[in-house]
Amino acid sequence: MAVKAIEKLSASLEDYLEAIYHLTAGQEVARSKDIAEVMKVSRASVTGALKTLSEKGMVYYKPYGYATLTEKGQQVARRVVRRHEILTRFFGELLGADPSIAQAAACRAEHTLGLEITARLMAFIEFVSKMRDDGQDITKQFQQYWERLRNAECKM
Amino acid sequence: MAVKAIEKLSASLEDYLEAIYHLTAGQEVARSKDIAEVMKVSRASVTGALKTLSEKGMVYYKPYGYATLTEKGQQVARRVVRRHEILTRFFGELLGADPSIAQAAACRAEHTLGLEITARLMAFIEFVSKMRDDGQDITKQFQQYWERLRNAECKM
DNA sequence: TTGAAAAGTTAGGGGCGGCTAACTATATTA
DNA sequence: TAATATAGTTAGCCGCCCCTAACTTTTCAA
Repeated sequence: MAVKAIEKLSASLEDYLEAIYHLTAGQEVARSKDIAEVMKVSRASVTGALKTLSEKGMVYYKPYGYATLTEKGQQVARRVVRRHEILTRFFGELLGADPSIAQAAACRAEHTLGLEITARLMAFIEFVSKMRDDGQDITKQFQQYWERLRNAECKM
Repeated sequence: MAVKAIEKLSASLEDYLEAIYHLTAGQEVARSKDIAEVMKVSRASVTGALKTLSEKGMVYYKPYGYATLTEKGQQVARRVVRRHEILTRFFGELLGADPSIAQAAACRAEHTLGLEITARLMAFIEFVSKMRDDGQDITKQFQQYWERLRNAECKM
């Protein structure tokens, strides 16, 4: 086929892209050391991942150099970051989970959501936010519902 | 510690438990062949997984015999199945995704959700359902919102 | 400018989870 | 009941992704 479907990356490689994306935001550059630190893996693992990502045309990278995303890499990274943000917002703002819990869950779930679900989730968040503007604060109502649930459980 | 935290299984092993759970529902028994078929893996892989699950005390299993869940295995399986169902309902009923898409997404996401998020998601579904009983059909409203969104996009 | 510290790489190994091919046990049926 | 088909196992392999230890390159400061 002429048009290649968007490169399929493993969850791990997506995480690397995400890390590089964040590190290179604001004119900085992604150094191996920092990627390792952010991702809590060894420097050796980073080297391996950069090699793979470079082969896949996702990052510009030469041994002993720093890493930057290619155009393709940026596209993929942006998608991953977007999914991550959507999930974090959903878990946090909407379901009312602790930021740290929401963040962690988003991290783990972000690689499993397809285009369709991501789009719908995004829309749902927007929808809820629109309803709040119209005086229907679902989030708040759910929060109250949740508290009542919790209290009911505690009394049992 | 005296109380062991609930056994941590890999996503793959959780899938096996889930498959066995469903196969053994309704008095049937889980045969290696069927597990392989349902999960779309080779029979050899099933043998390996059963061995591991048996070591972890999740299934009763002897070579050339069939597999059944232990008490512990059932507990874990039920938890997995519940998460799966919650996600399927959320993606399907609430977000309005196609059943097959909802199902597939749930399959992939189900291993990444912690207790906290699962509980909240469950509650949220109940909450929305309660609101419908009270005449506030969020699902429907969101469906309309989604349709408008889609139409708007098509016109661009 | 040179030598120590920091950063990066390579080599080698391990766990997990899939696979195929070949073998063994069980079931079926002629 | 014997032969064959079916089910299950074993052995060995591969890919992915992590690790540590030892080595090389780069950087920085005395």
